[in-house]
Amino acid sequence: MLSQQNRLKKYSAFIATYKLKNIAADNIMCIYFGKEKTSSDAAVKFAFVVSKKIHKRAVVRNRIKRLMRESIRLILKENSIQNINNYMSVICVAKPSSVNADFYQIDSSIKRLISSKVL
RNA sequence: GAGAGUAUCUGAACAAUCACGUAUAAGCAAUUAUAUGAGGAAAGUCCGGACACCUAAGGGCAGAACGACGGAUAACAUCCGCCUGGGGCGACCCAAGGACAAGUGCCGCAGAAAAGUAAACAACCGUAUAAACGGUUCAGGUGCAACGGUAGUGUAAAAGACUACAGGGGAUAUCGUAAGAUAUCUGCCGGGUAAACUCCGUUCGGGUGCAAGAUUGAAUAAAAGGUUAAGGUGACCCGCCGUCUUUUGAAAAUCGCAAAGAACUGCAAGGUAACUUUCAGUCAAGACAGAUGAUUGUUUUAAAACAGAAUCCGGCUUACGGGAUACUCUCUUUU
RNA sequence: GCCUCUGUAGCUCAGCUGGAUAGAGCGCCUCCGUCCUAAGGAGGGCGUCGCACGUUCGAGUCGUGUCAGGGGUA
Repeated sequence: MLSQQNRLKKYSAFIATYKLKNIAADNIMCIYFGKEKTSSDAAVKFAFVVSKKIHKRAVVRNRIKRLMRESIRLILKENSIQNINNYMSVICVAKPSSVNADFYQIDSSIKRLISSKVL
């Protein structure tokens, strides 16, 4: 789990991020990027969405969410990708093929999508 | 040794690094330290409650649920014991298991006839060719089912008309708290269906469900309508409430709610058992974009099954890996 | 979390209340028709009535359980 300051909580923030339609996607997931940061002080806020349509069982959905969270956590800790600090909010939405993916697939997918994103 | 039956248990452990929820302590604070953090089904939401609110919540009647008998329980459609019926060689398992002899409905096709003490056609017997009349429905045939069954007596031919055997119903006696069991007597023999309407008995019978609801925000708040019959409650009726009714009242926070109860664990006593009681001990997840994770190593043969708490309890049902334990049954072999 | 509804042919539905032939429209296939196609005409159904168990002589229909899908409620 991410620390409190890195979580996206407000319903209005979700709506705002979705409306921008600033998307990067592959066959495992789909990432929505929010507005550009005006000041560099505030932390980036993340959210993770796994729909009930992807899998029926809650255990599988929780597993995907936790793997995505862990990947983001490691990125923030190592500060490996500078690109990520440009945005106010990031939402990761899983796709149905992510059911069979392991941690390394999800991790590489997230790293590729974020680092290749150009403003 | 093999194959079965019943009941119960288990549902990986340890270490390292990084991270999250909650509580406590320290600190102005950032934060740090310590403790602790999913299940046997947390699931389905199928029953039963606790609890909360709705001005008022009373009576009747619809209605709903249950259905052998006795008990357990806060309650239940649950559980225990037992009876009856059915299945299995057996251990054992299964059962919505009241009433069709109160009334009504339904029973296709076939068949004389599907419930009406019933023969139109048909068949058998007699008067003795036939016709007609009288007796009968035994046999034959239909159908899931034919107004009781099998064998005999009897008769022109037949019929519980009579006898024996087994079955059902009823009565009496004994045993059992009871369902019921056993014995004797009795020609009484009335088709099936109530998971058809219905009747009988028992229980419930105002509704909504924690997104219930309370407080802060938030203030003798604002606007509209109504004026003694509109409105509210309610499936419906009676009744009741009644000067008020309706609408708006944001985001957010605290409580409800995580601490303590129909709680869990253990011993003892009572009881066939479910369960109850006394005593001792324990406090053990709790959010609101929603915690319990990731990687690596070691161990066991392998870490793999079903599956993720959302107000809380008691059940039921369904899903499920590899094992372990106890008792019991049948068959085979050896002594 | 709570409350509800629906599963029948490839698709959309009826039949279910009230038990005894599984049907309608569209689509599909074959033939006729036409130089060819379309329209039109004739014929054709292959469905475990979501699944399982029960009640009944007999179940798409009645009862119970279960699975899947949809809708409502802040």
